[in-house]
Amino acid sequence: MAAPLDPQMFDPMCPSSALPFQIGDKWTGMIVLCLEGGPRRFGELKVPLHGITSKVLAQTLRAMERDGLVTRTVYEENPPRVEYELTPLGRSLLTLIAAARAWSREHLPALLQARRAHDAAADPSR
Amino acid sequence: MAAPLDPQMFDPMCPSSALPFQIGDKWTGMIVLCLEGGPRRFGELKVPLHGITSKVLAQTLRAMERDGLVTRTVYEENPPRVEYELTPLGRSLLTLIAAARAWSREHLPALLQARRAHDAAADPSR
DNA sequence: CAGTATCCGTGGCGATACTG
DNA sequence: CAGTATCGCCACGGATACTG
Repeated sequence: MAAPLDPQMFDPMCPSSALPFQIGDKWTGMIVLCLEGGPRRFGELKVPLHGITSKVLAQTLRAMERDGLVTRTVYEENPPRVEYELTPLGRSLLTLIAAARAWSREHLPALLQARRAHDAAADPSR
Repeated sequence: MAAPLDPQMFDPMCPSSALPFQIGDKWTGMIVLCLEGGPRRFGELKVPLHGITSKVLAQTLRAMERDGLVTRTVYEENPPRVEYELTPLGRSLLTLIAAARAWSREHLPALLQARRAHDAAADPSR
């Protein structure tokens, strides 16, 4: 589980923002996926979550900790090291996320096509 | 499918707002459930969606129509009658919603308890 | 009955700067 | 490295009033 996270694990071209559902806050679902393979450090999480700011990542992790989805472990070293790990409860979300991804694979293209068709009918100029 | 919708089908005491996931916008998931049993009229939908305003309901239904989740049928009568019905695509969300509800039944109590415990540890006074 | 029009409060999220 | 502190935008959605 020491393999580094793939910086491209969340393809910027993936229209996931069009999904008709969301896990927790904007980043929660992606964080859960990042932690699937084992504990990860704060800075390690920032890599695939391209563009997330420290503030928002910390904020999201605090909320997840509060809800018992992750544990936060501080190692008294220098420089400091902090690791986040999924709890069994957080891990239980993985099945739900898998279901959501399965739905997307199967139905999201149809949704996007319906949207384009609708928009084209409303404004044929573009 | 002519049976009226149960005004209490969404229990105000149900902590569904604490769910770590959401289907579409705030009301989308509930609307899908309301339409599960067949077509419903605009005013009919407002009953179980206690407190939703006409504006927001119309807005949400427009977005769902755009994404191909529901169809909108106007009957040229007086007074006007408009019916909304799930498309096969919209109906495909039902399995996902069922999965979300199953997760909630099984894990939401643990999440809420973790939250209470965390809050109590942070501020023992309350 | 089935909406539309207008106004507006709140919160989620990002940008930037700073720190033990 | 792993955050916190501030500032601010703006989209979501609620309140109210009006209409074919």
